[in-house]
Amino acid sequence: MDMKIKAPYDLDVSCSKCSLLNKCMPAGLNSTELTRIDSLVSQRIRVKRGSDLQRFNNGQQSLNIIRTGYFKTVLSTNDGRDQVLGFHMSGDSIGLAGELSELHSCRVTALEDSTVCIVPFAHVEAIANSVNGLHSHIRHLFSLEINRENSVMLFLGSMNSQERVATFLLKLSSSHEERGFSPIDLNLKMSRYDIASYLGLKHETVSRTLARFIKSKLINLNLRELKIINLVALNSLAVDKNN
Amino acid sequence: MDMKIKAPYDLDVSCSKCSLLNKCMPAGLNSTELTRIDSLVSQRIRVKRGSDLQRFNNGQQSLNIIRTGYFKTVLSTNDGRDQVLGFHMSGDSIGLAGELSELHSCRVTALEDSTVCIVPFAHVEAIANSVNGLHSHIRHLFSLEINRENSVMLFLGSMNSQERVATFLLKLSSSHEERGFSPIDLNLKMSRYDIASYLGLKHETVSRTLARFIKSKLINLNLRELKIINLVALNSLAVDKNN
DNA sequence: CGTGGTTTTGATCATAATCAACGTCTGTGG
DNA sequence: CCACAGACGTTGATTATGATCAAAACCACG
Repeated sequence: MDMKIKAPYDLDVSCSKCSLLNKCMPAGLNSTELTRIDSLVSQRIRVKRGSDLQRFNNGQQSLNIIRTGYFKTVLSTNDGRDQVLGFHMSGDSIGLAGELSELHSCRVTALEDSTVCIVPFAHVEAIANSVNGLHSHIRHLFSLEINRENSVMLFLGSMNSQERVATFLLKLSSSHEERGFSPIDLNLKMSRYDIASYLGLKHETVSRTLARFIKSKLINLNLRELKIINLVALNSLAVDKNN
Repeated sequence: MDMKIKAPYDLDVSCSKCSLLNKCMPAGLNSTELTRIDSLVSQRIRVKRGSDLQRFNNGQQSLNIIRTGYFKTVLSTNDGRDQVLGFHMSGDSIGLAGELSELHSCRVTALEDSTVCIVPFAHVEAIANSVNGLHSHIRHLFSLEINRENSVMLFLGSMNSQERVATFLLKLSSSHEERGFSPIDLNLKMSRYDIASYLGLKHETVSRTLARFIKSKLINLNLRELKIINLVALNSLAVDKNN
């Protein structure tokens, strides 16, 4: 493998020095707690674009946190139907429903070359009593995921195509902004098919809706380079700004 | 209040003697662990039909487990739109996304007179080290919820009305069966409007789809009394039997 | 009783799906 | 480095599905 040659990111980073620390771990840790935190990650792995994150590392349940890159989670049915459940980027936890996922075959696929930190829950429990708020932070991560899915159900259940696409773009914009990227210039990592599946639409409909947005001068779009021109108008198309 | 007069169910039950024990708590507890378990529930409360479960008991985060009764969870948007996220019955945990729900205003409404056990997470953490598998059980509860929502996204995102209603009935049937009720004779606790919102349809469409099922001799229906006549055929309409 | 919410059914309409064709990228292998 | 195959993306024409509008019957509860 080309692990040493091409390595675009250093995998030998400790949590206490990681820029994502405040997103992964509880806030306000003291120095003693910080050193304990460094024992949480059992390994950091690379996932190439197009390949799936392999969970169930030697049978132990673990939290997977994206260090760099971009993923989609996909639920596949017996009869070959796929449903994209979400898109995830740096700092996001993925596979929280992993325990049962062998039945449901929920895949986690990298949309670009990525790196992931593996935190076995056994490690969490080992230090939880000496790190203030660690347990409640883990619960918070689960909570975030459930809330995220709730808002997906909202647009799947009750929005028209225009509202869905507008909502999607706005969410993308704010998650980019949260990570210090431009909320205006978005580089879409996912295909129109992925977006369509996520939004419960067909890819032609996504394409047409984006075309309408271009015509109305809400966005500019060149393949996967998207620029939001009129954020206010886009916001007024999306139904609920808090979800 | 009529707490003492009408009380249909005894609220003074300890977990160790509760019939839902195996659903709420990890399996295979020894007698020492069982006695510890009894300290978990801080209170058991009644919720009248039509009223909402009040969470955030004096600010502490807690797990809410349905002892008896029936609930729906509903996400309300700023602009007055409602989305039913799920239906829940005895043994189910609700409000796992509670931490953030003040923002998202996710209501938990009783569809019949119900009772709920409140388990503060602080109590869980206090005894977790002396009860084998308690932490991983709590994670399992969150996992179950995420998996449940995943399968909702599946039908919201990729099924037609017939598949949605068939899937809904089958899920209802199996959750009744799990609890020792007839999987054939179902007493619907929710309105057509609730079902429609849950399935991402309009209530007229639900009504019509059920009418089609009656005509095809898949079910019998009288208001909210539903009898499944042809489970096999219903199964073949539902897309994915495992989700 | 009677009022308001629920459920059903009918007629019509609108939206997004489907079918189809074509253009365009991208990554691979020669 | 180019050619090519296959995936991706766009646009048009038509259709189908479920939404919408409307009305009536029914039940439930005060």
